[in-house]
Amino acid sequence: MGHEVLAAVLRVRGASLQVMLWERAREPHAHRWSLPGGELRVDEDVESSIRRQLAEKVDVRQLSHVEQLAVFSAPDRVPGPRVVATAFLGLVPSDVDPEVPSDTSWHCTEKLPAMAFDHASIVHRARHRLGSKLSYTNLGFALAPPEFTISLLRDHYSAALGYRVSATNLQRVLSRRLLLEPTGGTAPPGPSGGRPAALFRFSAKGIKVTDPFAVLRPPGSGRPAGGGGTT
Amino acid sequence: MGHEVLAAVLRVRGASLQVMLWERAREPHAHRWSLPGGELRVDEDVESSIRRQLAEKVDVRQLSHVEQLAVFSAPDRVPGPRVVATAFLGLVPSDVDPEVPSDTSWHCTEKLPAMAFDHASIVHRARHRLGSKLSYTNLGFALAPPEFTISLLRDHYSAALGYRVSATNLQRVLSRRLLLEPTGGTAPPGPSGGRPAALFRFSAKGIKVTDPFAVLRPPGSGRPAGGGGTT
DNA sequence: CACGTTTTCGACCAATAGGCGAAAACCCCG
DNA sequence: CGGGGTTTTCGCCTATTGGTCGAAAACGTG
Repeated sequence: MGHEVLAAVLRVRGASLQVMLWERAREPHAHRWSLPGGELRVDEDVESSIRRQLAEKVDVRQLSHVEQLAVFSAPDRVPGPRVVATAFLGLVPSDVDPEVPSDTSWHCTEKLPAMAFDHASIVHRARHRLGSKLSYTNLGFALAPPEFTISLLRDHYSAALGYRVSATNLQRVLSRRLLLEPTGGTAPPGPSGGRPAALFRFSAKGIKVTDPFAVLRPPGSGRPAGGGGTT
Repeated sequence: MGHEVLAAVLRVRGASLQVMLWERAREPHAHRWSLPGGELRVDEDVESSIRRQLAEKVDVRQLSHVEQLAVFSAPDRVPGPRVVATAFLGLVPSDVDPEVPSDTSWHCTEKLPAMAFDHASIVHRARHRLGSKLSYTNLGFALAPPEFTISLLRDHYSAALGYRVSATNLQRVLSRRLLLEPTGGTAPPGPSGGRPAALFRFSAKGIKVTDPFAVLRPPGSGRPAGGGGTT
C-alpha cells in the first residue's frame, strides 16, 4: 500500500486565489492537472517529504506557511494499486513570483481546469481551511509581503474569503490584537493618485501565526473593573 | 510501508478528561498503554477503518463525534518496519459508559500512564484540538448527554478546557447562538438540595456540530441600522 | 488651484462577553 | 412548618469587539 504526499499551494494574485498545478504528460489522466507531490520515502516524515517534493517545483524558502490538511484515502482514489495521500496546505506571499517548471502554472481556484484523481476536492478543502482560519488566526499575514499596506491586506482577505472586507475594520481588529506594527515608511500612490498608504509589518508580540483566538476565555482576562452591583 | 489508524477517544468523567487506553500484553512495549487502532486494510478508507477497529473495543454507536486529527509519520515512531499513523479524535457523551474489554480502561489525560510509542503525543494533540474547538464550534455538545443541564455542560467545558467556566456566561453565549432548546423537563436536585435544574437539548437550527463561528463576517450581517454621522 | 482619488481617522451603534448579586426553587433539620 | 444551606436562574451593569459611515488628510492631474 503506497503513500504519497500532495500540497495545495495557494497564493493571492490580484483579486483571485490561485493554486499551483502541473499538467500530467503521461497516463493515467494525461493532460489533466494535478497537485505537486509524490511518493513518501521510508526515511522521511510527511512534512520533510512534502518540502522535498515541492523543492522540485519552487524555491521552498518562499513558502510562508505549510500545514497538514487531511488524509485522503478512498480505496479507488487513484487507478491501480491503492495509494493513500496526506494532503498539505501551503501559502506563498504575494510579493514573490516563484520560478516554476514549464509544465507548472497557477490557476484560479474558483474555476479549476480538468483535474486529475481527487485533486479538485483537495483544492476545495484547502480553500475552505484557509477561509476558516483567516477568521480566527493570523494566517492572513502569510499571504502578504513582509511589509504591506492595509489596502493590500484587505484585498488579500477579500480574495481568500470571497467577500468584501472593510479596511477600516480590518485595521482596527488587527491592531487591537497588537499584530500591526507601522514601519514608518509609506507606499507610493497608484497611477490615479491618492494619499500614500502607510506600511506595516506583522508584529509577533508573542502570538504565533497560527494561534487561535479564544472566544470562551479563562476567567479574569480583561480585568474586572468591578462595580456591577447596587448603588 | 505500513499504515495504521489510531484514535484518542475522549470523554469527561467528573472533573477530568479521560482517554480510552488498552494495555499491551506483548512486545514491543509490553505493559505500556496504547491507543486503540490497527492496520489499514486495502479496501477501506481511514474513516471506515478507525470505526471498524473501534468496534472491537466499544459500541461505535456511542461515539458522538469522530474527526481526523493528524498524520504521525516520524520514521522511527515504532520499532521495526516503518508505519505511518493517521490519528483520530473521538468523543463519547458522558451519559454512556461503554463496555470495554478487560485490557482496556479510561485514564485521566493529565497524568498519563507509561505510554507506548508516540501515543502520548497523540493524546496531547487530541486534548489541544478539543480545547481549541470548544471555543469556536459546537463540539461541546458531543461531550454531553442528549438532555443536559447548564451546570453539567459547564462542568464538561471546565474539564476539557482546564479552567473554570461560568454557567451564566456559557448559557448566554450558547443561547444567543440559538443552540439551546429547553425540553421543559427538570433534573432532580443533588443530594444536598438546591433548585432543580432545567433540561436543555442541543438545537441544530441549521448549525452543524462542527461549524465554526466566523469572526470576520461578510458585510451586512447584523443589519446596518445606520445613523453614525453628524447632526 | 479646483477636482478626483485613495487612505486614514474619529464617531457612533450594535453585538458579544464577563461579572456580580438577588431571587427562585429545592433540600434537610429542628 | 419555618429557618438555614444549596444550587440554579435571572436581571442588571460593564467591558470588549465588530460594523458602518462620513469627514479629513494627503496625494496626483488637468
